[in-house]
Amino acid sequence: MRFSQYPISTLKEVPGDAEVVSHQLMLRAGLIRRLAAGLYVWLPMGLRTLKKVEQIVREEMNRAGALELCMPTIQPAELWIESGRWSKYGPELLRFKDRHDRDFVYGPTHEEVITDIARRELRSYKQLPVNFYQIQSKFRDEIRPRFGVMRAREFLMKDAYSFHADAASLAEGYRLMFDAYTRIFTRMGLKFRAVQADGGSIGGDTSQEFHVLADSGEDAIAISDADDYASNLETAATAALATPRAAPSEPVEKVATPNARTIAEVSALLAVDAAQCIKTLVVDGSEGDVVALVIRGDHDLNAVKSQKLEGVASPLRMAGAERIRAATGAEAGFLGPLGFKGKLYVDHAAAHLADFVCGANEKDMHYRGVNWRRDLPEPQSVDIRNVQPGDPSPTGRGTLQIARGIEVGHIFQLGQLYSAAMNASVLDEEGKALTMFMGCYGIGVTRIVAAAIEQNHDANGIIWPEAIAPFQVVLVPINYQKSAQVQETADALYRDFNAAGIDVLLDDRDARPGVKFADSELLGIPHRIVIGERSLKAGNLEYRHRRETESREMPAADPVGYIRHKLNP
RNA sequence: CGGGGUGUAGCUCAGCCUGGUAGAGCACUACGUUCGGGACGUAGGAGUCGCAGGUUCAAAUCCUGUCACCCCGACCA
Repeated sequence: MRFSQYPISTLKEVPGDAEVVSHQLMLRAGLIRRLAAGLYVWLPMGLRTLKKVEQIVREEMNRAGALELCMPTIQPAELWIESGRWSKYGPELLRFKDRHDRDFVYGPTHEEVITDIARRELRSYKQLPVNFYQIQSKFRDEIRPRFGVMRAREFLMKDAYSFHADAASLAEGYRLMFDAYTRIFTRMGLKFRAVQADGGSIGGDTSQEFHVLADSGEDAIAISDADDYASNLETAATAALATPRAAPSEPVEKVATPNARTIAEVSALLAVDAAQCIKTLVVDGSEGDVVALVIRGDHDLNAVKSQKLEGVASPLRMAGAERIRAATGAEAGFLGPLGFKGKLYVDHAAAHLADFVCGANEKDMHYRGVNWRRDLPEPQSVDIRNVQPGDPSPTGRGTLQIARGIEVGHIFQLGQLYSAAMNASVLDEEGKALTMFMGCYGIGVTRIVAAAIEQNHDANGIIWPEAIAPFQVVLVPINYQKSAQVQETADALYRDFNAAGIDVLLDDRDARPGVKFADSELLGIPHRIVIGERSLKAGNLEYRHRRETESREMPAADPVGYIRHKLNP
């Protein structure tokens, strides 16, 4: 492409609504423009990268034996009613009626449609296993879309669905997808990690997320420093402590703690460590009652784990002040397990404490020197807290560190969740109906573009990984309009690169060199060749990789060969 | 949905408190000078001041309503 024919200009200033660096750079470089909250136009420069990402995904899915198809973005409500998700899926599901007053949804995912196709087209176990995928727009009416295309409402997703005759085949299909995903993100040049995950609203048992590692990531990931254990913080398990609990050494004592409500205030007032205090969180129960969740003062409650507990409302909700008062007679800040009448869950670490401090269920009062078994029934402890850096790995090897990541892929073994609900079966060897096993596998194609920028940028702009750069090479002629020699050389190079099948951008604009340099860096094109009379006189061109800070001379003899060698070292 | 904030030129923002001819920088157009790291000068085009109502002789400015957007939280792949 000739830059002079590309009408979209770059921005020096950062648009005010862009918070994260990928969003800022995508706007400044002219990759995207916002149409409405969570809705983005992909401009030609951005679309080039998006298409490259899409193509890598497509190639690796095909290599893994998956079959591409295309389903409508609009889906009839009947399928969602049949699967049960019409009522389960919240307002995130965009619903609307057509002119005949029939209900439809804009698909946030396609399990229902693909299951419908599968039950109609697949009749025999001999047709299994099979994996269908598509790369297509999804719509999820996010409460708060943000960070540009990172969390948009309409976005491009690769979604694949596999069908199997048994659980073993599903596990094998899942493994194939795991390998394909690993190849996809490796080819894209991204630093990533596969982590254990929660099934969320899609459901299913076994599930892993692929995260691009970036400090700005929305998700926290617990990673073991000794083996390959990695998990989303939502599901990262804490190990029960092996050492025996210390014996009680203090008597229970009720102490006045006026206005000390937080752990920080209480521990400061009583001069005890936060880790020696207990935090009692009262949440809504599933029966209209309340449940107390007890964790150590220096720990954080994990909502995903907690809401799976028997008797706890899901999604997790903190109980209101009135219900707390009705259940405990006190207010938040002074709650404790001692004297609490309702259902009680105690985290492993809290259950391991001796002589601890807790609220007295009475305003401005706490207990100290409290001990399980002696003052309270021995609790059956559960895992309801977030992992913290330094915690032992649940595998028993190494300790956990917390990293941040951007979720770009998620694979699930669904089992028979949808196929049973929608009666998707084939005939087995004995001619009996066999409910198929399903897996589903998603990749956020648009999100990958933003994630790649989050991970690869500097003060001057984007630094595209080779495989997904909009152009591989940018030619920057100095005085293109004035110097015949420069123009001839640049035009010849442009022809040669195009003929060689290398994506090349010729910056033939009548602009000052500084403008062209700045734009080439903002756009993040990996390889830059500067053509100027100064070095041409010596028979040279100038080469600089986007990651380098200094240019170097390159011989003018075979520039295509020179670059090709860099592309495929 | 709770809390906070912002809507003035394509972009970034000033002006609002204290009502009286709508501004700057960037971008854009023309001409000239410049030309290896986001040039300079001169001239110019571009805004129903988010929208509606009210107060007033007079509203970007004060009041009411409304819409949109952003941030934090909860929620979510």
